[in-house]
Amino acid sequence: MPRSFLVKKYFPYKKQHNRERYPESHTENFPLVELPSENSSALTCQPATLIFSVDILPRPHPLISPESLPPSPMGPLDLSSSPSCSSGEEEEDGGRTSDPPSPDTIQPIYHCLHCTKSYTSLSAFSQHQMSHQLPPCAPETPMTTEASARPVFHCKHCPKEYNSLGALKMHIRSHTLPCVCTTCGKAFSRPWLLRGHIRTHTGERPFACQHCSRAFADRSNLRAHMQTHSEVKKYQCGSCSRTFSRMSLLNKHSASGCCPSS
DNA sequence: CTGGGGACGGGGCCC
DNA sequence: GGGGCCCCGTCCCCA
Repeated sequence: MPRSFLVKKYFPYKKQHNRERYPESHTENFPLVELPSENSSALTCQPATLIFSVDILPRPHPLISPESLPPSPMGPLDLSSSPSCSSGEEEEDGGRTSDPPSPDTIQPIYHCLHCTKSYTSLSAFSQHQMSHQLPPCAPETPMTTEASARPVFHCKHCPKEYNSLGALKMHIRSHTLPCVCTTCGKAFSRPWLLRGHIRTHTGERPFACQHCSRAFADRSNLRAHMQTHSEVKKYQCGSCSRTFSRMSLLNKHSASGCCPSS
């Protein structure tokens, strides 16, 4: 089951070929947008019960009592402060990263799921929740109700949701692109992506084919190449049993009408 | 049109 | 929890 392409639906800009994005600031080519203008935080808590103007918060399950969710558990997540992959001189990244709101703009608003009341004070909200007789339930000790009681972390830049903060933070890097190539300025979400990219500048090809003299800068490309040495390719047409080295080739094959029945 | 290469992205897993 | 790596995948280009 593909694991990544689903995401692409949320990133139409990715259709843009990278070479077309190289020339200048990747950031201008990275439409992080459709963000509510009044809130530049990277994340929002889509709240059935709570609304926080902070970067990261778990979206609470309706059954999770808000007192388990501090208004600002870690403060705004400053992703720009995550280990910078750029080697210097990119200190001021021109707002490439999602600028977290200044702390003084953070004001939690507690909305009760069970009625229309809202509170700016956690204690007042907690007090109010008691009136609804909600049992306490911390995110790490989710209630065992049918609906998953796991906290959901919601990315503000896109519709993606994660059940762990780490996964979300990793995902957010794909929006903030903290790893910058000092040669061409292209930005990447992860250091190893940057390293792979740097090989395109250096010409380093550490992944050699055992069957021929070819070498590749990218392991995935080597793997795809290895398919060309195989008599029977990895991807097989369900109708004509023809095999292909790449899924994309099989898809083309299917789209070309080889398999009218399918 | 097809096959292959280049570049890159994302989630999951492991340390 | 964070970083590195792996695997799987896409997109584009070109021969």
